[in-house]
Order: sequence, then C-alpha cells, then structure tokens
Amino acid sequence: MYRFHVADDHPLFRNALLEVIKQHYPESTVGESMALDGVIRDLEQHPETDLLLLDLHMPGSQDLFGLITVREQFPGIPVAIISADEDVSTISRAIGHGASGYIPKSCSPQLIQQAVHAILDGNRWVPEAYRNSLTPVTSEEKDLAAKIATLTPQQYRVLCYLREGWLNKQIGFELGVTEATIKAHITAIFRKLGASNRTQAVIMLSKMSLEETQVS
Amino acid sequence: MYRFHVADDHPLFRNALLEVIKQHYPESTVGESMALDGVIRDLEQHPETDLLLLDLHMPGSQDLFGLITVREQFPGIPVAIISADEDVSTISRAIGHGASGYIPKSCSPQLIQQAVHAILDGNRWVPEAYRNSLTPVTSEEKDLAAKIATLTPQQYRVLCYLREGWLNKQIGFELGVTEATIKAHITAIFRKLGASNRTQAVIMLSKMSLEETQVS
DNA sequence: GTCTTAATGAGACGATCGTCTAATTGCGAT
DNA sequence: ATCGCAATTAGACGATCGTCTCATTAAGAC
Repeated sequence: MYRFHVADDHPLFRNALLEVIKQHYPESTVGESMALDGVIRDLEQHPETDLLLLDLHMPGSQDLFGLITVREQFPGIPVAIISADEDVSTISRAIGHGASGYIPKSCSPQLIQQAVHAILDGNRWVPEAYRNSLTPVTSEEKDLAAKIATLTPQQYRVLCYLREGWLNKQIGFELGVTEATIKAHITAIFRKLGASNRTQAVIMLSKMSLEETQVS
Repeated sequence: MYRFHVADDHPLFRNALLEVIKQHYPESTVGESMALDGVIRDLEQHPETDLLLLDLHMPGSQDLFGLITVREQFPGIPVAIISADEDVSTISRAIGHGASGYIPKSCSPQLIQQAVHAILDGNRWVPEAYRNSLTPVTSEEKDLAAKIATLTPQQYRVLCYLREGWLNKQIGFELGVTEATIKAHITAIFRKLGASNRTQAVIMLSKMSLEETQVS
C-alpha cells in the first residue's frame, strides 16, 4: 500500500532497512539507490512515494546538500534522514531543513519501525534523547540553503565537484561535456550564490558543512 | 615572580583575566595583546614567559591555527586556551595540539585561578566534566598541523587571507608588499601543504576547522 | 666572515578562470 | 504553436593564477 525509497550507498545497511520495511509493510513497493542522481530519477517517476529514507553521506550528496535539493524538487515527499552522526547540531539542522525524521544508524529495527510508522502518520520523529534539545538553524544557513535550492540539477552536480577542488576541465570530462559548458554553469552558480570566484564559493559552502556552529 | 601573556580580542574579558592574575600573583608581570602578531612579538622578547592565555578566536588566529604556530615557535611556553566553545571535540583537539589547558569562558574566577595554578605546576587542566571524555586527534589532522607548523610567519599571514578567499593583489595591498611577493609565498605554501591550487588549500584547511569529525 | 634562510620583487610564460556574445537543441507549459 | 528554460558549445577577451629564473637585502647561526 505504501511506496518507499531507500537511498544509502552502504549495501549492507540498505538491505537491513529493506528487511524492516518488507516485514512491516509486506505489500509496499520500494525503490533503491546508492547515489543522489538515482534518488531524483526514481522520485520523478514515482511522485506518489510516501517516504524517502536518505543517507546523509552518499555520492552527490555530502552533508545537507542532498536533503536540500530533494526537499526543493519534491516538497510533498517526506524525508527521513538515516545517518551514523548523532550530535544535536546535525540532527537539528536536518530537521531545520525539512526532514520529517532523523534515524541514527545505531537504532534497533524496532525503533526504526516505530520511526517509519510515526512519519507515515504525518508526525516528525527524532530519537527520544534529542526530542527536547533541538535548536533552530541560523538565518544565514537558511539563506544559503535557499540559494542552493535555486540551482538546476546539472548546476548542482557541477557544484559538487567544485567543492572538491576540481578544475573546470576535469569536471567537464567527468560529466561528459566540454569545458565551455562547465564555465557557463559556473558563472550561473556564482550569480545564484553571490560568490565572485570558486574559492569564495567553496568557503561559503564549507560553512554549510556539518560543523559545530561557532560562538565568539 | 611569574610572567604571563593574555591574548584575547575582547577587552572586557581580557581585563577580567588580568584581574584574576593580579589578585593571585601580585608580583607577576603580564603582557597583553589582541591579535596573534602581538603575541608572537611579545613572546620573542620575553621567552621566559610562564604561561600564555590564548583565546581561540582572534585576528590572525582562527580555530586551532594560532595554537599550532605558537606551539611550533615556542614549544617551551605552556598555553592555556580560553574560549566560549565548550564541546568535547574542540577541547580534545586543543589538548591534542599541545595546549596545557582549556578554560571555558563560562568558568568562575575561582576555577580559572585553579586552572592557572595547576598549569603553572606543570599539570594539564580541563574542566572536570571533560576529564574522562577527551578523544585523540586524527592522524591526518596531526599531519596537516605539522605542515602548517613549517610555514614562516609571513607565509602564515598570507595563508590567513587565502582562507578568506582574497585575491593575491588584495593580500599584497593588505600586507604592504607587491603581488609578486605574495605569489612567491603562495607557491611556497602550496609546496609545504601539498596543494596544487588555492581552492584545494582552502578545502584542506576547512577540514582543520572546529567541526564535528564525520563518521561515515 | 661565511652560510643559510626569510622576505622582497621583477619579468616572462602558459594555464586557468570568469564573463560576454551568440547560437543550437529539446522539453514542458500555456 | 509559442514561450521560457535548461543544457550545450564556440570564440574571444582580459584577469588571475602558479611557476620559473634571477636578483637583492637583512637577520641569525656557526
């Protein structure tokens, strides 16, 4: 009756998640993927998906970037973040960026099932221990997230390589297009983000990473 | 009888620290500064300094970079980190990079005095609550710290602006030298860090920031 | 006094960057 | 069918980058 999508680049854990789902929702259908591109493609073909279980760290989706783009393109599909990270700040920010739940990988199958059930019911779910300690995300961060959300899929892909310090020529080769195309995307990205060169873009984005928010 | 140096760009807090010291060590002498350059200059003139109280965040010394350079240039002088940050990871890493103590700004004057006394006695001091939960710093981080430690003072200064996304021309203007000189420094910095361009250097250094260490 | 190193700077060189103009293709929406 | 938009590419242009060679100055070490 339900449709799920499980996105995790760790096969072992992905299968474990599938087990939990199949056991409690035997008639459900489940899409799988191990990179963000696959998630997007599957959700486009199945907009009726009831829940996306998304790993925080997978190809094309470091930190909160994957969550942000998915939420932008499919605002109607609930997203439960799956991650080994368990600190308050990461959980708070995932929720702050629109996740319907946050399930640490350390959770028992029973607990995972409870979480999935709660989210399918339209509730939000985070581990008991964090329920009263979530903090709101900063306005600069929301701002940056909004800018990232305006990027087109291909621009987002280029941005990922940019963040890794790749040259335009290398990115073009990797994506199978010419350097001229990458340049065009890069110019568009800088305009949207408000950066004047790649170094500043990288610096902006590094503040979006899952680091402790600094207090002077 | 003792000599201290207090480095904090917040005048109010710097004075409060001075008060504590003057009260408990009336005959001591104390140097002050509000930027890393001042610290270096003062310590060069007073190598007999018994304790440096160093704020984590001040001009020319974001994150752990100031601690690293001071420890490299003056390995004999104990350093107590003063900071508003209170998470385990930051404290662990400060200690891991050679700090003799970590004093949160939330500490009472009494506690600060205790910490100072303990460190002057040759002990290490961190708040009670963290005493059993410190974690070692990663080897990559030690590696990077070692590379940063080989930078000359001027190269380090250039690196600070590099990290902010400045152009060579701008850095030269700021430091009062020509762009050619900055280029020379930049080339030397890249060689020492093992980076092939400024973007990669920034990426390397952003991993040195005080963020949560990611677990996949 | 010699040697080393940090710091400075010029000039030249090729690579890379970022912008601009202009054009083509294809897809989805009105 | 037309409009807008994403994606693609080329060509040209000036700015910036990073390296290299060469040279000078000043400070510290032995």
